[in-house]
Amino acid sequence: MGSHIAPLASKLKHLSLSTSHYISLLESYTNVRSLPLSKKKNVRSLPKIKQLHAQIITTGIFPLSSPKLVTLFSNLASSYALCGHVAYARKLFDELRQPKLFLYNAIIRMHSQSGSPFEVLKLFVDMLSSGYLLPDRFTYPFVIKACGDLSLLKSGVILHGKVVTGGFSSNVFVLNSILAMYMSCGAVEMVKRAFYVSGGRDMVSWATMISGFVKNGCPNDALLIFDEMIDSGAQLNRSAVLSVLSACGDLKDLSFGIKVHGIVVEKGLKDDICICNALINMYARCGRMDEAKQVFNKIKERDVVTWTTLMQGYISNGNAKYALEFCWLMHLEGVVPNSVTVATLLQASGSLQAVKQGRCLHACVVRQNLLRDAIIETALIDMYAKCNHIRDCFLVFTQSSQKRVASWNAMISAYTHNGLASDAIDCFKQMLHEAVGPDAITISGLLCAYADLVNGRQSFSVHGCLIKSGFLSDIEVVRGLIDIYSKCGKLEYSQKLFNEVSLLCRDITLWSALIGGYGAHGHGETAVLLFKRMVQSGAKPNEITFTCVLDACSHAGLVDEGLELFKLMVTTCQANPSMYHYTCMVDLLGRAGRLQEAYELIKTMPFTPNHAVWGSLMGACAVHQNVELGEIAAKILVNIEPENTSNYVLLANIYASAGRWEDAENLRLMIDNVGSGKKPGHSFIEAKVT
DNA sequence: ACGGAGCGGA
Repeated sequence: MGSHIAPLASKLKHLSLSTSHYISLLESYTNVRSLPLSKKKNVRSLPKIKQLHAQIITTGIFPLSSPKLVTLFSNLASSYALCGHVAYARKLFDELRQPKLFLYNAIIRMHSQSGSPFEVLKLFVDMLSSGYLLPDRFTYPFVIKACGDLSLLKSGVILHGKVVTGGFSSNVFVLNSILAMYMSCGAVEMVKRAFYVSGGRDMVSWATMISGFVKNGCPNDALLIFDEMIDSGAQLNRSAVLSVLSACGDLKDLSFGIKVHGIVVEKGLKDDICICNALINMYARCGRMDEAKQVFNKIKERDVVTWTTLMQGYISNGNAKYALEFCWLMHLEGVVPNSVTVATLLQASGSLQAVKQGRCLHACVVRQNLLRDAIIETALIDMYAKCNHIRDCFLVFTQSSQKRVASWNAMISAYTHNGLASDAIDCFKQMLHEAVGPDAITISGLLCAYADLVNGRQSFSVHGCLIKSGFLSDIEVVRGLIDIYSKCGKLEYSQKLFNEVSLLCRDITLWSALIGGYGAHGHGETAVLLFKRMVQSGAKPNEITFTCVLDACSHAGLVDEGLELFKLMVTTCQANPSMYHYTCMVDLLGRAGRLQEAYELIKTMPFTPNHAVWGSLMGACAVHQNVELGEIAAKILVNIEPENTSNYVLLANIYASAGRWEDAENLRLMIDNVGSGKKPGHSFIEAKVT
């Protein structure tokens, strides 16, 4: 027996009580109720059980001769199991020849709670093959959960069948474990069937469904079933609310979020700090920092999560400066930052390129000895990378005691971010050399580096490695590879990879990578065709997709297609065209010589056009010799960027090509006044000669 | 005698 028992046992021996006394004492314990166990496995009960165990040993009444003693040891084992004392429970259990069902269940539950799903399944198989026991409604939930933990969908389905034939499917505990198992295996369709077939559901069933949908990337289903839950009059459940709010954030569905907020207030859950934090997060992800701040202000006792969530919200909404200011307010309120907070602040420093601030935080990290924390280390590397201090990235990386996958990943993307693609690749090779196994994030980081290199031959060898390693099952990795092939112009390979991805997984970014590839290599028609097919398939194009396809139209001179798509973007898709989209359109119209249309489009822009938009128009004016619009564009451009001499040159070209030599000559003088003027003079002369 | 599910911030 263990070290706890030995001294205790020797003490007891000195008490010199008779064996018969012990036996009578122990017999009273063959009724499990009289065992000193506590249901809430608190520490108090464990010493008592150990003490009793020691007493039993000192009596020397081995081996297990009488049925009463068998019961006694079974009770003892289940008490250990209930306290979560795996070693003793298992030892006693293994010594018993034919454990009763209740002991099996207790041991299975213990392994389930201690996170050993494999052990659970092994015991279940033992139990079945022993032939004298049949699992009951208490056995199934743990075994089914184990299948979920191990993603053993096939076994899960078999167990589901056994549950049905055994007549346990009406038990809500068993049902809920089946729902959770299917969710863990990602079998969304099967879980829907199981849920709608079942009769007796409870709050847990609803919550399991909602959170499962969110985890499986089906936030839409989560919202639908939340509505259903409300309609069915089921009692509102805290975790259902938390999950549905995260679904609203995923979808940026503000109106649903507001509805849930209303329900929260109505049901009196608005003082729950967790729900408030989730509300702040939801509003922040929907881009509504004002509303997020309102929820924040109403909270009486804000915790560290509240503050961190708010900071995170400001960062993701492009206001990283606020995040840093809130740090001081948090400090004043006496809330102590944790490592997540510090990582968030580092992120803010990085996006502001505030390397001084970042160094201060780095110093705090060192003082508080937080460097061992994985998220802190990667956040530091990330921060220095964004500030273009690659040397500091490397220092943090080398000084960290344990080089984890995440650290390597951060280092690889740090190199790529700083335009050092081949260093990123060397870093990856070093990682393999040090026997650190890459994960999907490593690979997609690596693929970004290869995409920068634009090297066709290397792409093939990378592709080969990925096939061998099995990483191609990860959608991110496939996306990276499609991106590489698209950039290299090996479009048939992009297409082939794309075709192999199942319809369900073809998300918008995947389409964008493919469409962008065709567009960039002069296959405008194909890009537009693919875009249409994408819309038909039900994928919702975003700003990036439109950028790709408009770019493609612009390169291939597909004016009408471009206009049509632009209209689609504003009307059907309700996307807000960005500066770049307008630049594309002006470029497109301009190239085709439809200068007046381009000018009209600029006038309708909802924000002030920048140099790129006007520059695009002016370039087109030069090509098509339109002096009138060229002058308009030039005037504005000169205001926006007076020091850029190429604008004057371009205008001079326009004048010269229209035969207005005097104006051209005047401009030449102006260019000389502006400054450097080496190139401008040259092209001016060129324009005049021809 | 014994039991299920879910839970905010990186």
